[in-house]
Amino acid sequence: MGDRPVEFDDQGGWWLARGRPHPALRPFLRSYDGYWEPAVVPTRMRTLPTRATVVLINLGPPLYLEVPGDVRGREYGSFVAGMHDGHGMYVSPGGQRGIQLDVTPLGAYTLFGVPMSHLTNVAVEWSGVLGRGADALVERLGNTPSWGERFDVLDRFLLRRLETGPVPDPEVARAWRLLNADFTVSVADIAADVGWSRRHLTHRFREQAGLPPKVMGRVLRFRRAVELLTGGAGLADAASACGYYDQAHLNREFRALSGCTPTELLGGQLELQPL
DNA sequence: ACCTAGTTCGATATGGCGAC
DNA sequence: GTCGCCATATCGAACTAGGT
Repeated sequence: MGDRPVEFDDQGGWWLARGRPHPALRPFLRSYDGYWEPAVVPTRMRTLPTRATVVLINLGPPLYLEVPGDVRGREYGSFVAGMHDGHGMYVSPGGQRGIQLDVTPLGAYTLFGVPMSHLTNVAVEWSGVLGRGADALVERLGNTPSWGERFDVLDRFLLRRLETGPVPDPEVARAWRLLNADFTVSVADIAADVGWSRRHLTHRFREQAGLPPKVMGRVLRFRRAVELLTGGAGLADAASACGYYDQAHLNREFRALSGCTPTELLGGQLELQPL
């Protein structure tokens, strides 16, 4: 107990404590990302669509969040942010401390036991998704002295959810794999592959993954483009590598999904990267 | 002349809805 | 679980603007 390896990393103003989840959880959750901010520095960051459902178990002060489905925003403690196809804003008073989980959409469907379409473009208080046990868990995590032990507590909690949660349809799971392998594949081709009608596939995929397949493909492609551009690629190169027709097309997608042009996005520290 | 950044526009693929 | 209807989103194509 508590002797699991935890890797500490200075992120410049933030500290990160990273641990590996139980092997049974790893297909859905690559790491536990504990974080704390030694100084109280107010932060305001743009949030972008991601490949994952983000869970923030907040052990510090509440923070303010605007999401695509609620642009006025409100204050949150610990929350689950579902799949998004738009941008939002994260505003923190500083002094943050907590654990972030980036869960694959189908993993979130199983672990949280709710239709992912209910979380699309919104954030929901952690207890609103998991019930009263969730508050007790946050309190317990807050009282646990070490990061390794906190991750142990999370392992036990999530493994129980994994045993009892709904399992995604194999057709939906296959559609998710196909989209990740080639995010430009047409919905008609995915439907033919899994043996469902286009409408039925879209309906079930949206219910279990949170976004319709085409929109999910757009988000996956956008994230890939962000990766390439962050790595120093030019706009034209990133566009062609990601299957955008041209740089103009990439530019339009950036405006639609992030609310700003690629150069604005990369020029400023606008993005809230998954930790 | 060439490159990068960004806009506009029309054909058609896609998604929401509801009947079956 | 499928299909028809149809508004809308998507994306291919052709642009403009500005910098070197």
